[in-house]
Amino acid sequence: MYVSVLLNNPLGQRFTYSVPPDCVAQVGMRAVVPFGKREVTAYIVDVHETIEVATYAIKPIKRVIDKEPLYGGREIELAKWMARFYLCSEGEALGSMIPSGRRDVEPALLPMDEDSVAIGDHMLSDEQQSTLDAILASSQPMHYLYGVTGSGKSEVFLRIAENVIAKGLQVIYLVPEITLTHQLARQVSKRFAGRVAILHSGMTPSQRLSAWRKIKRGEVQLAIGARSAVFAPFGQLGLIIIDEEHENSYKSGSNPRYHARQIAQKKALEAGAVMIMGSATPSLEAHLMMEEKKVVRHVLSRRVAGGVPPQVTVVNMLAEQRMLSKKLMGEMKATLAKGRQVILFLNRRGFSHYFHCRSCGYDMVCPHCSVALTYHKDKHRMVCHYCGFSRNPISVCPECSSVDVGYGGFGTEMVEMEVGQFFPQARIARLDTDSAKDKPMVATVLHEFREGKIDILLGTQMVAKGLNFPLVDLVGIVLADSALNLPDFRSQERTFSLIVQVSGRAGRYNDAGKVVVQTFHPDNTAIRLATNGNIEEFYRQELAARKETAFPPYTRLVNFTIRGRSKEKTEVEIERLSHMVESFLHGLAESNVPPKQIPDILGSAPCPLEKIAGNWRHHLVLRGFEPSRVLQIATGVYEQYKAPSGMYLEIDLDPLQML
DNA sequence: ATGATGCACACT
DNA sequence: GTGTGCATCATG
Repeated sequence: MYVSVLLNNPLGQRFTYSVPPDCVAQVGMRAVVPFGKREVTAYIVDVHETIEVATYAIKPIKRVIDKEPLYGGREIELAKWMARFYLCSEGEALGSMIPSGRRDVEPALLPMDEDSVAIGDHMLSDEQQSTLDAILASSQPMHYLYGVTGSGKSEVFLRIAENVIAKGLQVIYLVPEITLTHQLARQVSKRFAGRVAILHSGMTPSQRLSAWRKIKRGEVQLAIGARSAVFAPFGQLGLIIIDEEHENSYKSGSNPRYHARQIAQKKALEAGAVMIMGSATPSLEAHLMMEEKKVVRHVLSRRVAGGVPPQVTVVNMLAEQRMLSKKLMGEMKATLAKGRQVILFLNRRGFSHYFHCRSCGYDMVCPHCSVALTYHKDKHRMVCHYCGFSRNPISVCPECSSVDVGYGGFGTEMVEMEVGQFFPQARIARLDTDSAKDKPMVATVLHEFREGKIDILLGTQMVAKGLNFPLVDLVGIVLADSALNLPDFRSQERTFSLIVQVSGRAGRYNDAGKVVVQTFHPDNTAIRLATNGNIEEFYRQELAARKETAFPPYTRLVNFTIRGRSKEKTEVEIERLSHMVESFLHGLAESNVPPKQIPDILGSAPCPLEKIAGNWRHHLVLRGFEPSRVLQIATGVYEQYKAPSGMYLEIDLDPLQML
């Protein structure tokens, strides 16, 4: 008996092993195999009685890990497709789908909050009902619930899920990668008691494995989880839901840099399943698909709980002395006086975010990264947010010994201090990745905030998404500009969706919701349209701009990054890569491909973050109107380019970030 | 990816 | 003579 296996390494090759007589090996099981001098996990993808005459020695499997198959032909085929589409090996693709756990471990039961708002049995609004009817009656495979925060998208998702499950089919429910996914997961588990598997990033590999097995065995009908839950190996898939479709966490940040939306589309098509996405701020990609009628749009325009949209005020910070404007302070005071709660949002951790010498212009940057160090007051250290390097703060310039130096910019820690000074009697909590390392602490803070034991919640991204707190009347965006200055064609889109999403946290259950947006760019279009609630106009303008400048979703990009210890060699390699791409492009031109179809090199330059954790980085961005041509070039590079030792090429198809 | 091998060069 | 960086090769 012999098996062909895939290994989670970049070799695009299958390997053959023999199976000892007492050993049961089937397709879909993992095995431990000797590979060179090491033992590695192998994915069995084929079993056969005989082999061709081998030119190499065949080693036996050490042992089989699983008693029953974890994956099947469908997953192997998907891995094949991913390998071609995302430019990786089939083994790497399969490796990204399957949990790495070894033993079955039951996931800890989610603590059941009694106070969580049940999405149970209330009546559907007219809007929800007609949307539900329309989707159930439709023969179209792709739908979008395009609706304001609080318009009851989840309830519609769940009704459709119930319907699909009643037909004997299965459901994948994708949610963004955030700590707060629990809230929804808990509600879904309650509603579909005993029929749900949760695949959450907070679970251990063994817990994920046991959830995965339940799915594979057909013991559950619904899988809910973040990005990788899209791979849930159901046999009779009927529906894939993508909640908050615009979220960047649906795109993998490492090796197979897949997008869950693309995988979902592929899987739904293959299974004949329906796909439903939802957001108040769709990605421009999704918005265009709606315009082109590839996706059916269902608008939910009203809040289920009634009430009006929050009242939004924009404050021009140029005219302000402090980091909290007079307007925001006044609203905070009024809100607290009513016994209601405040959320303050700032997308920047730490106390201050740079150290600058006014005599010689010295800036304190990380020795391993091209990033300024951030001062953290509670640790009393200067910290690099990219590699974690830290050092003691200083008060004298290390270059010219001048004492005319200063710390500039502000982060959540400084806002916390300032708020504490102005509202000494208020109970304040801060939530960011610094405080989030302590998971029980986060749960406690969120619980206490919900109970009204905290008055002001201050935080980064973490407080922006998916949270529903009934007592919150005021949301303050301390600085809306954080994304605007980044060299990225998506900066407007990010700024826009952030403001709309964060604003949605205010007054979800009453009419008193207020939002204060602080900015140095009150005239910026994204900020203006987000604060006016002029959602459609933003999409109209931004899509026109993308078309005009030939950026996605009208074109497709590939980002090639070369990384290595030596600055000079990285430059040499990007040059070599550049020549290779150019010769491919010439090849297309010579074989009479129409010029419109030939991709172009957008630029080959140091990455905006030129050095991270000691690695120098250069990138080349390829762009084209014809997706197949862009993929053709990328495939050519993937197959032909060989990086010298110690240097690495990363290929990112449809990149979301190019830093 | 990762580890082994062989070769050029530098330095006790 | 031994060590260090690197290019090259093999992995079943």
